[in-house]
Amino acid sequence: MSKASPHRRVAAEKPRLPELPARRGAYAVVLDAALRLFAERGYGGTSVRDIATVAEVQPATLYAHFPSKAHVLAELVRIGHEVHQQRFREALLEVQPAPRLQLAAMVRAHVSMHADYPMLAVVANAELHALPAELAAPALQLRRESEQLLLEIVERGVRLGEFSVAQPWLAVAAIGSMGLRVANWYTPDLGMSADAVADAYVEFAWRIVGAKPQ
Amino acid sequence: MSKASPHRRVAAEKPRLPELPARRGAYAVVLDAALRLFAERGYGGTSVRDIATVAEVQPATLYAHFPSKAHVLAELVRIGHEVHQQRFREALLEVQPAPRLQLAAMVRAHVSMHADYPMLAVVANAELHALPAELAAPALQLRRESEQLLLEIVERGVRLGEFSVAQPWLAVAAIGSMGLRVANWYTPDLGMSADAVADAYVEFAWRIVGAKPQ
DNA sequence: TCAATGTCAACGAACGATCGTTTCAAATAA
DNA sequence: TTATTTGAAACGATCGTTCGTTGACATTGA
Repeated sequence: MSKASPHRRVAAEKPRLPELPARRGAYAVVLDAALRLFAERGYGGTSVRDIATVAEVQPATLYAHFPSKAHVLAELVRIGHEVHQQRFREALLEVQPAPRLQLAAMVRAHVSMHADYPMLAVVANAELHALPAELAAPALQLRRESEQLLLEIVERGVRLGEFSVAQPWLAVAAIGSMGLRVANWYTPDLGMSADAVADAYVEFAWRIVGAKPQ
Repeated sequence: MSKASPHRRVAAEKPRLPELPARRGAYAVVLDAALRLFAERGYGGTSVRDIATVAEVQPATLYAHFPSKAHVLAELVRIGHEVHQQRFREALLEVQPAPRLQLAAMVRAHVSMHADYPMLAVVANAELHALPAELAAPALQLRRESEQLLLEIVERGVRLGEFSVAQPWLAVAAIGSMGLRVANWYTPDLGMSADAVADAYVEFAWRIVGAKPQ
């Protein structure tokens, strides 16, 4: 399949990857091309030849750097989850132990990651199911840990009387969901900074968990 | 590609379609099989032979009822959006003109549709991009109308002093997003009714828009 | 200094398998 | 009968992947 879809799955135009070791040569251009194509057409809708064409490389060259097409996706999924986890870690390390501030830091990290790396986020989220189990396992593990962490923050907030929400796990699901989707529509062209979107979503998250005014 | 992914994109196990005219014979079993497979593996990850195998039919039989594989997806997308629009219409017809109640009715319709027809919702949302433009256009139109309707309700609520939210369109995006994702995790096995989930999400929506206590 | 050698990423071509789709005859329903 | 639906087989195209080779370049020995 080689045709582009006219209704885009990601608003962002350019693939964006964080700085990497080995960000030179065919490895890098293949990863960039795969990121753009997987985000726009999905894993199953993208052929190795499509990737090679966009990367301006021969199909065989891809196999000099990756064992298979699935491993290209696995690498993108790994990078995406690593960036996400890194932002979570930094957010937690720098924040005061008040649930209200912890929740804000996590939501800000979550949302701004999806706005800063929309294609990476879309691929890591929407194409995870295309990976064989053993390649998907690490990402699924990170995902569970992040969700658990957020749940513990909300539950602690309820226990301390700072939050008021009937089913904390449902609130966590809702907060996570609204952040995920940012990757699909955010682009700097909207005239809104990623930080501004994050600010708005922090306020939404506070409201969802019924955070008392500081 | 014929292998099943172990990490599911939809928690629900069985495909579910609303009552249809012509819900008999090969047309129906093909549509059911395609719904299940597109939801689990995506459009690009599903072959016509996969569909025919699950439907216990020959590949050629599919072409006696659909002009192409894309038209099978288009029909599922059409049905999904029709169900969604129908619930929206009913919700609006039966509700009092108070913004608070209008928002509740819309969110309830949105969420319960995604819980009642999770596979249909996932396919209509996640695989829309795989359709050629002319087949996707009607769905995109309905989508824009629904979003616009929700935005008008929130803006009216703000104008009447019943809601308090800085950027109504961001609130609408957040509310829509959290509802969408319900299709990915909801299953009756959770021991929670679709109505109960809808109730919780109505409360979240009220909080997001800063609805004054009735 | 300069040819000979070793290394390795990239290449063009091709593999068998599977893709979406078509043909057409047999079976079935009216 | 006639009209419709199904089945087995096959079409050319494209799939993911592999093959054997090329060419650029660093290292070597004289």
